[in-house]
Amino acid sequence: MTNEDGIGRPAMLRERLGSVGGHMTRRRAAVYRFLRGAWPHPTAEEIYLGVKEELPRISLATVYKNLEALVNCGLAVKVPAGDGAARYDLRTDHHYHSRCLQCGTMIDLEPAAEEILRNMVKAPSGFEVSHYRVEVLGCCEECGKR
Amino acid sequence: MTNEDGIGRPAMLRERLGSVGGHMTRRRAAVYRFLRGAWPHPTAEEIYLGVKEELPRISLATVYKNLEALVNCGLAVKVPAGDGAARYDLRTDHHYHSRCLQCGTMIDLEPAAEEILRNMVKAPSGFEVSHYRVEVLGCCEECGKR
DNA sequence: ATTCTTGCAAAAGATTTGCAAACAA
DNA sequence: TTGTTTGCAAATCTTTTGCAAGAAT
Repeated sequence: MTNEDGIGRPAMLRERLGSVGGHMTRRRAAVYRFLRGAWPHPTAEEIYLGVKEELPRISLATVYKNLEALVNCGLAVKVPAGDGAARYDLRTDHHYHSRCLQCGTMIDLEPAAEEILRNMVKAPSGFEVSHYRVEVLGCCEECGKR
Repeated sequence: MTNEDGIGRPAMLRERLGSVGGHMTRRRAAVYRFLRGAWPHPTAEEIYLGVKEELPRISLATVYKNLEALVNCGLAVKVPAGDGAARYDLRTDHHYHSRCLQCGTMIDLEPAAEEILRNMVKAPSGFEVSHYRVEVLGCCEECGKR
């Protein structure tokens, strides 16, 4: 699906940036490329270290600014981790994550039916629901072996 | 329920502390009392300001340490807010929250059936689920009026 | 030309920590 | 007396920001 609508195409970055008055730069492309090539849900720090191998002079602040740009033009999503560093996800469709309380690794889950949630979890009256956030906390397979 | 099992009793603090080798102090009692008397889900900063009216020389670090002690002996729960300050909750039974994206206010929700969640949201194989976290994000009634 | 982006250093906000003195058990 | 708690300041960690110089449109 990611490829059908063209979101996976490198050119997509340029298009999306253009539509919000953003410029296309070397670092921006590298951040996006890293995100596409790396493991899922890296932190800003991890992205910084990864991109740095290609562009040793890039700064962490620039990575943050570029991640914000990607989020703003709808190419990525920021996933706050509760405690510790947020993670960035190229999957922008609505879905949930499991998170290992030991190592922080996040794994995508298939989206649950919002319908069911809406019936199951009653929002207070007068509260306008924007979206639900579901997280499965626990211990991942790797950490479980210890 | 909170009163039936005695968790609401002031003496509970002393008992619980004793069971984990903790001491009973003036500040600790004040933090606990504030938590019981204040609005639900205050932040550490809010608790600090509140307790300060009674004990003007208390420090923010002490409030943090005492909140940690309360959490450790099972009298309170820390609710990370994703971004911004965590909030503290005397309700230690399993339940969910709604959170206003404007003002950060949290409201208790009745607990949803974990059963349903467990079926709805499939954890990755090898992942040992500790618990689910469900948050309803949106706009609260007050903020909606603006 | 204009507007956006970069790197750097500094600032920010939330929370933790080291330590000597004060306190509870 | 022994172990815990306190206040203070300093440190941590993650993220943001101000700014002058450099790049993209």
